[in-house]
Amino acid sequence: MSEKNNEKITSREVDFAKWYTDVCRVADLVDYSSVKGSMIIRPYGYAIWENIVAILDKKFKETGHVNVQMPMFIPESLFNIEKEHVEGFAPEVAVVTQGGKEELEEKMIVRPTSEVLFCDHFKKIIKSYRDLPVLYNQWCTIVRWEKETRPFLRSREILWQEGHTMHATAEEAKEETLKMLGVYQDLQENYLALPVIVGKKTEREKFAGAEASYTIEAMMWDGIALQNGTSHYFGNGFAKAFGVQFLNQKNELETPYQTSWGVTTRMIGSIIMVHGDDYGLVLPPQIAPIKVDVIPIGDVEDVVEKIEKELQEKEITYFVDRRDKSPGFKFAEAEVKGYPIRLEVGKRDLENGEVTIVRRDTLEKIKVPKEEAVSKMVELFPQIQKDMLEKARKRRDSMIYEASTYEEFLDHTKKHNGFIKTKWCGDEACEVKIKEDTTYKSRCIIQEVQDGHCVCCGKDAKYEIYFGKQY
RNA sequence: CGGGAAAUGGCUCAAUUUGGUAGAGCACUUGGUUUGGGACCAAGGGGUUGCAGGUUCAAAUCCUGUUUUCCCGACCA
Repeated sequence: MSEKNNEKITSREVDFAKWYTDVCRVADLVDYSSVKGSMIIRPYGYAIWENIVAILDKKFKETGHVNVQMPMFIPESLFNIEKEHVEGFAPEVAVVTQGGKEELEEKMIVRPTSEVLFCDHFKKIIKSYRDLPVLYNQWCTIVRWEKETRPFLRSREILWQEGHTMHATAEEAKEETLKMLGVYQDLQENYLALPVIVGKKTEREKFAGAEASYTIEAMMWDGIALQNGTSHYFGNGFAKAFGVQFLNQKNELETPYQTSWGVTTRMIGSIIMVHGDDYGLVLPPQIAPIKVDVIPIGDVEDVVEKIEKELQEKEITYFVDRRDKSPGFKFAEAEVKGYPIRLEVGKRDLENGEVTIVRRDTLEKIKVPKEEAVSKMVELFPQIQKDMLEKARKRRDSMIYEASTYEEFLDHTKKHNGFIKTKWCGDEACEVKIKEDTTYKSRCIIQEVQDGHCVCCGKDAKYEIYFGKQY
């Protein structure tokens, strides 16, 4: 990287947090607004989100869901109906007290999540078992008045998707909860190339008002965990509180069972922090807004036009960088933006009938005959996608440490960041003690176990569990 | 919300200590020469110093408040 460049990226080794914000800014993903924690997602960043939306929305519809748009405001009285939910969100809600010049008779909560709005609506539209299941999703923004904010990772206005469903039986609702968790896992591993750990939140960490919360946990380059998605099973607690009922086939009143699930633009933060390097962003081909950056060097327009035509035919998104800038400048920018492949079309190579393909993930340069450039790239995209996932998985796995005693546990927390895989008795006191001693929080429960001892108190273990620091 | 640092054209910074009305590099515009790892020459445009108030003949500079950003905690997708 040139010293001349005014848009420098701090090295990951020097200051990872600075590196992250540098990449966000230099790659034109976001800009700050004048309101704390309200970020501007710029066209290049938004294009990544649009690709994620396209993939997910298709999957939601394939699994029978329909999109709706609910109001942004929740009357305070409605918000207050479910007690645990209120207590969970009270510290971070934004409230509107005035409309026009008049004080509002009832305060309006700006939705921090829409469970209560959906329940209030479900009460009206669900009458019979024939109305079930209701499988709704909405793409929207929500507001949570966070104290510490960072681009994509934590903002006050959050761009996300929230699914809300109602089912006749608990079994069906539980199945839905896990099914959508599976959709998220598929998205993250097969499209975003993010290896994730999927599990259940502890009682202490679960969503306010839920019976069970499931989570998708990713590990950033620096060993700090990031929760990349959640799916909740509500039982019928909310439905009861809101009086949602339906008549079953025996003409008896029953209360339906509920789920909700969501992912946010935070996943873009994960992509940056898992795949990025000191040169900038590295995007997996599956979600890269521009897959190929074509850089002409010298007068090679005729060859470039042929390649362009072929890219269009194959429906590969591309950008031909015809700007009057030096090749070196364009190479550097291609790296900052993380285009999966850059294609150098230069006079010197063309004397041998060749062009140069450069993989962003490995920076490997591959010379191919110019006629084979596009077919070679078509071949490379799945390979890059696969390699990125594997590389991330190896790094993630190298940061999973096992601990069977508390000494080992403490030792790990002192030596390095990462996940600590261990066993736990299920007692909240142990979870709290660990957090107080180490700042490590429980990330997720992987499975129930019959053997072994709690890493903290030494009693019989009930769960295999991951602990970690989080963003 | 506690503890710390910072805020000067788009970016990085200088001028702040010793108040005197803002300067450089990069970026940008125009013309020309260039083009295989962040090109060169020339000519230009752009800021009243985060915001509000105070002290002073005079404030980027001193004082108070406030907002935003970054770091460390607590809280959280």
